[in-house]
Amino acid sequence: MNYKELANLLFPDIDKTISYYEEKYPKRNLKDGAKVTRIAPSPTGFVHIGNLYGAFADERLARQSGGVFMLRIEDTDEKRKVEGAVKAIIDAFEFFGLTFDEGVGIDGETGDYGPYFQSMRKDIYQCVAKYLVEQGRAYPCFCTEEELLELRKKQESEKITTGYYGKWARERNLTLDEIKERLSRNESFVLRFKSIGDEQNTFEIEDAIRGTLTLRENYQDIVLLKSNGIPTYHFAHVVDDHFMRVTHVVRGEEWLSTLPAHVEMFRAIGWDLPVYCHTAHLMKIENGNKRKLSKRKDPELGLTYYMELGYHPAAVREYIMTILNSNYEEWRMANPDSSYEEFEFTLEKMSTSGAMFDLEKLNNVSKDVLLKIPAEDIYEFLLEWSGKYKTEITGLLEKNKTSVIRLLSIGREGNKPRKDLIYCEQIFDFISYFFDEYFRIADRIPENIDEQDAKKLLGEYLKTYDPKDDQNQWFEKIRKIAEANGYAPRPKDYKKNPDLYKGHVGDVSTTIRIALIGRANSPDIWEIQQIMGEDKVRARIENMINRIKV
RNA sequence: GGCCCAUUGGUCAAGUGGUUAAGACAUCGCCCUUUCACGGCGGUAACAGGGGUUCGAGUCCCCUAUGGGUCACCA
Repeated sequence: MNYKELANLLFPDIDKTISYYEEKYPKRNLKDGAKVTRIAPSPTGFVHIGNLYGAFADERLARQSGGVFMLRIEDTDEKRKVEGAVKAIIDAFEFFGLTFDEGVGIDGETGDYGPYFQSMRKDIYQCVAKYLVEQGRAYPCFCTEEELLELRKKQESEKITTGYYGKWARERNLTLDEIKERLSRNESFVLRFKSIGDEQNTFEIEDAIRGTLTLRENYQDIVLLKSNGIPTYHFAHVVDDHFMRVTHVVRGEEWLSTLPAHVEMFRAIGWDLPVYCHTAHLMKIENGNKRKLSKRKDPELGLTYYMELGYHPAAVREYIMTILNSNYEEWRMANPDSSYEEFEFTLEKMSTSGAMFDLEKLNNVSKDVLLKIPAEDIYEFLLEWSGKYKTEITGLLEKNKTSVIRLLSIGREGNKPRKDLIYCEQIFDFISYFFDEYFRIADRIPENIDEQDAKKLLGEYLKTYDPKDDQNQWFEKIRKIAEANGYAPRPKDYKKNPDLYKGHVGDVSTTIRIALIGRANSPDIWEIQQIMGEDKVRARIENMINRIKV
């Protein structure tokens, strides 16, 4: 077989050689140890928390080492393309603080290693494909889908490994004349890799996360170019990551099974391998079983889910860092005020087994993160969020800016600050009592207090209420009212002698709290009252008195 | 089913042949306290199972089990 002739026959228009591209995309001039990473989503527009997890690893690796972090769009599959997806992807990553040094951007591409859309790189792939044909390592395969299906059935019935390989790879042996004839009939074909691997052999490869992997050699004649001339993921990965001079390929563990094929391709072309970093999947629990996060089955795990609930990007980022590197939490405790960028991220500290995504933990992390954000900023974030996802409250928030900020600030100072705020939806619920439109009596008055007493206590409270009282004066008045009505002025007194009292001052203050905010639990009511102002306070107490029909 | 990867409390996990097997979240109890939080103290709770190797195994090897991934002209 004259491979050279075959190559020219198959790719008559490809006149560039690999060395042309080697020169066009030279080794990057970066300092020693600089890592070049990329994320390479397909343009479905859907980004989920697992993508973010991987992207953070890429970003940290690159930025920490003075390298390059880029965005490449893997749009080799027409069926997966969604309108506006690229912008959605970029926006989502940017929301969580991820920006790119190179590659696809909102206003076009940046960088010298493009194009960064795979669909625009056809010539580059075909050039490498042509080279492989010349070397006798790739060949056209005219098999139809039906023929392939038939082959599979036969292999299944014989209980042998399915696929196109070895003696089953019939069209490996096509003569040049046969190929010419088929081409002249305009038969469509794919370009297959001619594997020289042996299923029985194993080889070792270092994975930066998992250590030494023992894998079987590839022996399948995988498809390099589809019949439309566009490469499969496998071939595109090899070509792009080489010419874009990517040093570290961070990707999910689903690629482990095709790694042998990628390795064989790199070797066949004569290129060095990148450092592979196969991350574990994030899992979820379903019916008691762990399961890979799936974008089809778990739309709630899309990034938009968190954006809609109003999780602060810094909180999501902080949580992801804790599952990304096992020593991050420890570092955080030692460096509570440092930026996550000061943490030294390492691949060795990444988990090799799939972590369950833990919403409880996210919430916990979020509380701590929000505590460090000034109330004014949280207000702005809340406003921005409502503008997108809860427009009906935007007006309220704007009208009551000062009050809202004060409400968000209650008890956040000092060395034992409250951690009430988690995410916007929850935050609004937390302060919603303030707005008459959302205020409602949700809890019952304490069981130690009957309705008649409640009415009386509230009446007396209203009489003595003076917004000018400081917190101590205010509470002393409540103590007096409590005592005068048979309630212990201190909870301890009641505990000691429960028979002497109907209840204690806490029961009285809870009654006032319910009248004011409708709930039995809340931050300090004196502070809330100062924010509400005298009129609103009096109105709510009076309303409660009137509600009680005794 | 073949192949590959994984397996320490409910969850995230430290651990690289000798530890009373860390820590965090959750949970429970107590303390603080006008409620709830916050905070403090304490508790319950784990090396999937079985064989080896070794003076000694969570750590190394083998088998089994379980979970996951993958077996496309999808990525």
